[in-house]
Amino acid sequence: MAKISFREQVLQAREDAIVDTVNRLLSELGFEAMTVDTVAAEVGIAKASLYKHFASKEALAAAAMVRVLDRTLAFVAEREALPGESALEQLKAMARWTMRIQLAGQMPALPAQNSTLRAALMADQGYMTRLLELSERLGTWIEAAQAAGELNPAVPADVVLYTLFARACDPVLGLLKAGGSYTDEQIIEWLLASTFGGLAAKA
Amino acid sequence: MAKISFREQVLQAREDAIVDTVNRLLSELGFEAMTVDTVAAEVGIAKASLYKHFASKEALAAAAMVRVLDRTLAFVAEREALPGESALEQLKAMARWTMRIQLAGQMPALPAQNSTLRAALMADQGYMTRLLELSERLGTWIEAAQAAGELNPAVPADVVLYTLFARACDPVLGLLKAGGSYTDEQIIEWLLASTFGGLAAKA
DNA sequence: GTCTATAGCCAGATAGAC
DNA sequence: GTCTATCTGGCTATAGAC
Repeated sequence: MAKISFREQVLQAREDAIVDTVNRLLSELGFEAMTVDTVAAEVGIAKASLYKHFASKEALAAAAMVRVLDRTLAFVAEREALPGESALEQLKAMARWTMRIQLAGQMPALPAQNSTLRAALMADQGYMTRLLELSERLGTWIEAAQAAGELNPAVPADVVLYTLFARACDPVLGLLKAGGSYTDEQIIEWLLASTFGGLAAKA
Repeated sequence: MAKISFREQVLQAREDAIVDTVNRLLSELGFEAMTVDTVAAEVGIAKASLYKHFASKEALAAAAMVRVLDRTLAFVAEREALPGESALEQLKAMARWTMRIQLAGQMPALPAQNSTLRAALMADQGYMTRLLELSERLGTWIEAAQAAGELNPAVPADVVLYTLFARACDPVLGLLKAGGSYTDEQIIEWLLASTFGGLAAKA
């Protein structure tokens, strides 16, 4: 019993290492430019061994996404437990957190349009349930913020939701970071200001 | 003389047809998923003939980008000639225009991260000069708007510039359009409202 | 310049020994 | 489950006839 459990633990650790590497490579290169050979090489195992753990390249990406979603859901649950936070503050905290993940090189960069990957993700139950779960949690915050008059009434709830998801993988972050003139925190605050405050002056 | 000119005209027309097709396919599929075979098939010529006009797949994408930039520069010049427009209105008109292009399926969707394509574009003089030209034109508007107090003082000029470029290929547009519940103009107005007015209420 | 046919390459996935 | 070696398919790009 203990022996089997130990073996499983080792396997789990190896899979964690694989997903770590996939996460980093997806962030650096994106899905297309990331090759399975590179993943195997960086993990330090043979490609065939990789395929014993994950059935396909798409499955690797899905595993990385699932882990990011799990971490995000954990963050949301943590914030929900906080007392006295306005819904708008929760949404801002969420946006700040995802931007930090991205600037840290831990946000998988998936292509907006890729039929095979999109199909695989849609068919992945683990990914889909987490994505829906997160959407519902955020939807609750958005509705609360709307009810409190904290959100721009000219912007519907689903536009707010999609915008938050889009900011999590906004290429503007990478551009500003590549410029090299600013710190990560500066970049995050500016994008927060533009996302929630808008580009235009308050009138 | 007349004969040669006519030939050149025919060639030009064919290249225009090629770039049209490339533009549409880039918009629908993105750079990676678009194959040169598909381009040739849709244009109705052999792949080898395509390579007589354009040296590589990257050159095809560059040509599509150059044409979009030319159209954008023409639009900017048109607006600059208008009297009595505030700089902020110019920037909004610009954003509205690029969003319309994208929703019309005429905005090439290039990957944010792709070494070979990025290198090819950077090396393409026609592309780079137009990109810089456009950046300068927009920079002038941005500075004027800042001087007039029309822009959010918490957002630096280059963040504004990058944000405008990013909105031109914002995946949120495609998501909302795919939802099917809204008209193109609704989508554009909401994204304009969120981009310039922000997600948060005006306080 | 246009075509058919093919070279050359790369990456995802698998076979089979250990 | 791990490895080495290989298969397979698809894609960019070109050769060579007309």
